Amino acid sequence: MKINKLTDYSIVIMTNMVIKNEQAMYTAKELSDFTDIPLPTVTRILKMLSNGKLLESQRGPQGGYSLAKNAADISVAEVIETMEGPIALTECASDDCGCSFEPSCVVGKPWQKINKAVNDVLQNITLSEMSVKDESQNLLKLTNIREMGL
Amino acid sequence: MKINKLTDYSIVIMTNMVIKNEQAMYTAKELSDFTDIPLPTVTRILKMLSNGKLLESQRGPQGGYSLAKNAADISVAEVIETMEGPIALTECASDDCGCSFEPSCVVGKPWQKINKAVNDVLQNITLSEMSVKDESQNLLKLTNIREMGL
DNA sequence: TTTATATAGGACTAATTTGGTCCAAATACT
DNA sequence: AGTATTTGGACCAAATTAGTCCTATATAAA
Repeated sequence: MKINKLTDYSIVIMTNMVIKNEQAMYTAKELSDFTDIPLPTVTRILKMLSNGKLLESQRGPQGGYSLAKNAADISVAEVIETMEGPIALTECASDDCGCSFEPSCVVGKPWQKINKAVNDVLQNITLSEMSVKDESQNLLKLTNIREMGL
Repeated sequence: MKINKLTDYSIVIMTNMVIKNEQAMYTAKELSDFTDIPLPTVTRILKMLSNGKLLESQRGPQGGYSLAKNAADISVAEVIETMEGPIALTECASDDCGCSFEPSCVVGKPWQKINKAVNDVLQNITLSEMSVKDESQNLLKLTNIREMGL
């Protein structure tokens, strides 16, 4: 029931980029200095985020990484999915369970509901919102959740 | 971003108890047969749930485990917390982060919001609801979530 | 064109977590 | 009291995850 450490780091790193300058390009070294996360780990994370099209990369001198789109358009859910695959609290949360317990399984559908609810929560907070210091501005927008038909 | 296998099993086991007979007592062996989960693993889980006061245990012949309260009063969140501790997607989700990155940490508060939202979703579905086969009855009650002030 | 700088990709190791097994303690029935 | 049955707790094995390192590739500037 925890996200991976690397995923956690990812959000810290990207939030730092947003706060400093949303459009700038940063080297792995710089981001390591900003966040106090060891350089080798930072490079590993940046590669994954770059492969997942959340960051754009530029090789060579003056190179580095930059956000692939506006912070307001990157959800926490996207980051999690990029780092660790589809968000599914249990195997049964996907539509076709297919696990070995299927014949006697009695909890498939409810898990799918729960999962959808959790997913929507994570989809409705963006990196912009993660980087707002002022508490009062930092409300989760649950409008969509209220309409999600559960 | 997944719950433990043992936690998953826990819910399957308890849901089975609810479906068969909410008030009956079951031996570990019986529950293993019902669920196809290996006996040693079932006993381990039952012990944890018993320690967590979600089940009551009775030793000796004719002994076994039974639900400690009504299925309608046991939430999925309770089961998860019993099996794997407080629900916290990240370390920073608790009030006093205290991690080594604190000085440069920029994402504390938003995580707490996210975590609260996820928590409330899980708190609002009970074992009764997990054990309802009829889809139409199986609605997550979001009333409380709507009022949780996010 | 050469050189310095930066990412890309992959393999490898260490650490943590998780899952599963086993043996000892307790209890009710005979 | 003895014995079969069942829980309780300690222990070990396996899998996952985190972190490191090395080589290759690209690019801008001297």
